[in-house]
Amino acid sequence: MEDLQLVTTKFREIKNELSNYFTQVLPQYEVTPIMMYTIQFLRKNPDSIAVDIANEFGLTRGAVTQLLDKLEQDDLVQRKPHPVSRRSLLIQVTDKGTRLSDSILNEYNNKIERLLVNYTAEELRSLRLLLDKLPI
Amino acid sequence: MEDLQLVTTKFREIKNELSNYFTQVLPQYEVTPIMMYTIQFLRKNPDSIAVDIANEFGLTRGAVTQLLDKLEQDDLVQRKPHPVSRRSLLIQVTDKGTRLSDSILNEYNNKIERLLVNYTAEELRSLRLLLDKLPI
DNA sequence: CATATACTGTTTAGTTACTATACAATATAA
DNA sequence: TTATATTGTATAGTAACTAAACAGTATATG
Repeated sequence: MEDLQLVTTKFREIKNELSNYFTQVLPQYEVTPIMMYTIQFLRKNPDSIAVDIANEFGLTRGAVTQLLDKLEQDDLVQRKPHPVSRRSLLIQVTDKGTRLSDSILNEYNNKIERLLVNYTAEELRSLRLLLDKLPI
Repeated sequence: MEDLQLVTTKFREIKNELSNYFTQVLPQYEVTPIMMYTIQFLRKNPDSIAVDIANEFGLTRGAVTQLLDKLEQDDLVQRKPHPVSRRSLLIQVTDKGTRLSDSILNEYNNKIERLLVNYTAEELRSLRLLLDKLPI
């Protein structure tokens, strides 16, 4: 089989393996994928309002209201009045939310790193340089 | 940052990109992720019974009953009497199910291959050889 | 062999995470 | 000023799941 197809297949296998890791890690922290993605999005985009979350994940505003209810109940985010618009809410990640997403990302990364234990430093460098060419 | 961390991050990015592709492709074919995974599993494991699907995906037997109801209603799989055990059901993928999962995999692969269009033949070969060292 | 135990699949009631819709409050455009 | 759009919420309904109970069948054990 040609290399293009083999790399494509290997990418699918990486995706599947990492999806499994992700779904293994999250329940230990009593958090759902969408909750984790939301916290990550809010950390990257700190001035977001609820409708930004809806747009990012293709959810209705109603679904986001309920998602934020759950996140706020678990003290992972807080709704704050928006400094400019009184109809918007500024959504902020709490310290607990920050610590939680750090822990999860850390454990997730550790799992991924176990895939790479048998690579030499030189192989890792080559792999890094090649993967840097990806348009993502 | 060291190469190990950079490769780990890139693997996460690949997983996220491919997860997005996957969730983009499926709705066009009116099929859910678990339906697609089940068909793929049954094609790899042709003599499976319902409880095998439950074990593979961590579902209850009741959930599998309903999943198979849906798959059978869409003519993607068929429940057949088991040749040996009268309490089991042999689950077979139909021709329609086979064609559907081929189409989806094909479109999914095409999306992944677009990530690789800028690689030279030589780079693809190097990447393939490096990825072959992964324990997956 | 007989019967207790385990396995397989289904049904049903309840849960969770979503949508669609309607609504209220606020902001923007005409 | 007033019509229109935006933002968030509430509510009813849906899809995909679990837990539990059940029926039928297979297996283990005395």
